[in-house]
Amino acid sequence: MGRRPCCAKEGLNRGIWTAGEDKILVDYIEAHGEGKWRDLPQRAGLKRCGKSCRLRWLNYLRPGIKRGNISMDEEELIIRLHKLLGNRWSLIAGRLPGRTDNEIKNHWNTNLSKKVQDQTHQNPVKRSNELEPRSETSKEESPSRLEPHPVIRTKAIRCTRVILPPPLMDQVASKATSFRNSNSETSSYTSSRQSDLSSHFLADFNIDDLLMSDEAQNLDSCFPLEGEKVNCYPSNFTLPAHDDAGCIRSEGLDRWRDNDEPFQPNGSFDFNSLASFLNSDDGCGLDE
DNA sequence: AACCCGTACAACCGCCTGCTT
DNA sequence: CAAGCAGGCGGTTGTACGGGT
Repeated sequence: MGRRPCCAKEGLNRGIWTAGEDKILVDYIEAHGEGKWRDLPQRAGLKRCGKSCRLRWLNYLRPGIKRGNISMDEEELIIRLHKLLGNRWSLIAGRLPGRTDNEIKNHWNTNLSKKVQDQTHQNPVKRSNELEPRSETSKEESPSRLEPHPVIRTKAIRCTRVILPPPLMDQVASKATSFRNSNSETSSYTSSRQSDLSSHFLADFNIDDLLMSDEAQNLDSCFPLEGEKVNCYPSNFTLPAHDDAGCIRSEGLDRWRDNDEPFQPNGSFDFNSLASFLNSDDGCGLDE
């Protein structure tokens, strides 16, 4: 018995998604929620494979997605997580708020694998805080280092296929913005502070020690995946309401959001809190 | 201006896993 | 318990773009 194809391939659109398709997908998921990907295209009126819809949503349209400009801190984290986890892109992505496995995988394949190879050849035993500063002429210089406020460059800027008239484009943009805001009220807060916080985080906390030591087993508890049960928090660290499996309930998230509380999952993680926590005595024994 | 080539990244494909029936 | 299904994952491909010649 052969595998049932995920969808009939005939008559389906392929390739780059148009803004109109994005809008249809966002509207549908906003109204009906995620899931039932196989049936979604038909119900939503999209001429796309269900898998394609899922990928588009998860990697690009989902609220809280950060696009482009992977910072040096994030790169270092990816490199170390890759050293630890291998090509487990989804696991690595789970530890980088707002990043997707596809983006990390692409970035690794195009940039980091070469960089790591170079570093290995140049200095096989170099530690993280001794990493070569990038050459000033390097084309891989992170824009976030050059500009006080990182400019997100996305593929969309290069998109030449947008066929929507301006009013509809505005509609799509505002829809996406409101959708993101409704799911992550703190996005404006984080966009300006994220790079600072992550820098402090990596400065305060030698992640190399974590990843290269036996304590790596603590990774899951100290770098919780979204929706994953967490068993170590700072003492001043309060979780929103969560269910028995440790998953945060939506009403709890709402309350958190409204109260502007420090923990902001999915793209708005408070690195300072975590850093100070990890330096504290409660910190999973990481600074031993 | 035209062509070539390398890079970046969006999207596709097939397999695997876990859940449901 | 087995079969079917949905969703997830990682590898790979396709394509747009920019720079060099």
